[in-house]
Amino acid sequence: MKKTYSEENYLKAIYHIDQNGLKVSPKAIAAALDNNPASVIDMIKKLQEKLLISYDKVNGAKLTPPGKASALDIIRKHRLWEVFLVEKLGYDWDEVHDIAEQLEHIQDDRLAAKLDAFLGNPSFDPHGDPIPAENGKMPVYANILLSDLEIGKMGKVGSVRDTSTPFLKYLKQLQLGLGSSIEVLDKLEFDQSMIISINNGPPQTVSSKMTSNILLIPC
Amino acid sequence: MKKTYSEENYLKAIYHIDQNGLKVSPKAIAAALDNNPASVIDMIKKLQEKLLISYDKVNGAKLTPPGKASALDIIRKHRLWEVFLVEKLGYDWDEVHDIAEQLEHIQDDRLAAKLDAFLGNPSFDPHGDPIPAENGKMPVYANILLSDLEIGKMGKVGSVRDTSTPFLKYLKQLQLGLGSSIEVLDKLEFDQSMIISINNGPPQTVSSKMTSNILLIPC
DNA sequence: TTCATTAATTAGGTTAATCTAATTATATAT
DNA sequence: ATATATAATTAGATTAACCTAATTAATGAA
Repeated sequence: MKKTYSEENYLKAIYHIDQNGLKVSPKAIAAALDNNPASVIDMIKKLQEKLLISYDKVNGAKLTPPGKASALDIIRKHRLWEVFLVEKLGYDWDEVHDIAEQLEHIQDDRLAAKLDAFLGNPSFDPHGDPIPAENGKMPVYANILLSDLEIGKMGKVGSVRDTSTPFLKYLKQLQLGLGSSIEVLDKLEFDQSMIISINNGPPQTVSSKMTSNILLIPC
Repeated sequence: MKKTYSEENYLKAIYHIDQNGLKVSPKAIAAALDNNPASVIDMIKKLQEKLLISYDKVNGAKLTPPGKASALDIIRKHRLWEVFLVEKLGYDWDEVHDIAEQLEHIQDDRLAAKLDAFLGNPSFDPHGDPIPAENGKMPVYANILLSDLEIGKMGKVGSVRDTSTPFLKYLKQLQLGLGSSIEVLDKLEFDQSMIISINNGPPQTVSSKMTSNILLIPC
């Protein structure tokens, strides 16, 4: 069953909110899509009728198996296109999100498979996020939130949770990219901010908002 | 000024109809976009207000300079994406039209230039159609309609005017592609059909509809 | 527990792009 | 020139996706 551009964005948003362990409420969806909760209710009804989600006020929205398959398919396409934009066209990793948001909606039965093969079947996108396989299986790897890393420990940046342009620009300014090493020098209890060293550079203070969006491969 | 998906399709259709030397009437646009003349009138008003076209009943629609620039930009992106799909992803030339129809609307200031460079600055798409340069200039080359070729003369297929899937499937069935040689064995006056030999193969009869959609480089 | 706040939902409207049916204008054929 | 056919246009609806404002439900703090 073919889906509209907008339906696909809702499925993706629902998937992401759920992955973050949050309740998928109309308010949360509206925040993710930068629109109005009243609009979200309309779409919830539509997606329910199409059997792509279930919904009740208490539990929020849940993707049905076909709904989840659709969401993963869109995420797969999004991340494959990001690899294309960075690896083949030479964009920086902080420039590709908005373009991939558009490209992910291109409809063709064979496109994702052909793109995947052309790119050499990558497992992770330029932000380190796993690319679902055709069957929806996610490549996994051990990682830990920077905010959970103890004082004195080190890790290598494996992926970032927030892939918005402002956040990635901030990371660029910190000279921090995938594979950069981070050492936790100190944690400030009162606001959960951290003092870290990037690639053995000088100490820098970063907010808890930042540290809760960086995933590390511990070492 | 940003344009909607639909506005872009109208500009493109108007450009193509004009290129074929036809009057760009509401009826002609509706036929090209497979919609209703009443809908076309609405959009004509909108495009006029945005100064992308001029229109009067007698002369039909004409693209203004900014309208033409937009149309060429969309056609440029369409044809670049077609090259990508065939050259890089391994699609056949008769499979890429519908995908390129979607890809041509992806918005990013630098995308066309980067794609162009990645593809090696191609001058023609897989159907032999010229790819406009960034400044709108078209690469040109001498060619002649198969329907205008005299009996006994030969030519090589340089491009096709109709790039619809049914037509391209028909060409594939005839084993006819870009670069194929065609010899005109006979013309039937009563319905303008032709008997031709493709790549020195057996004589085949083709309709005037077919011959008026094949462009040849004469030899 | 009760009041205040926040979230969810309903009701009704808007916009873009489409449609059908009716009308007006133009072109064509006899 | 007049009837007929075709094209252009208007009028009024429809659909998807959104909105604001009002209402109802749930949560949480005193």
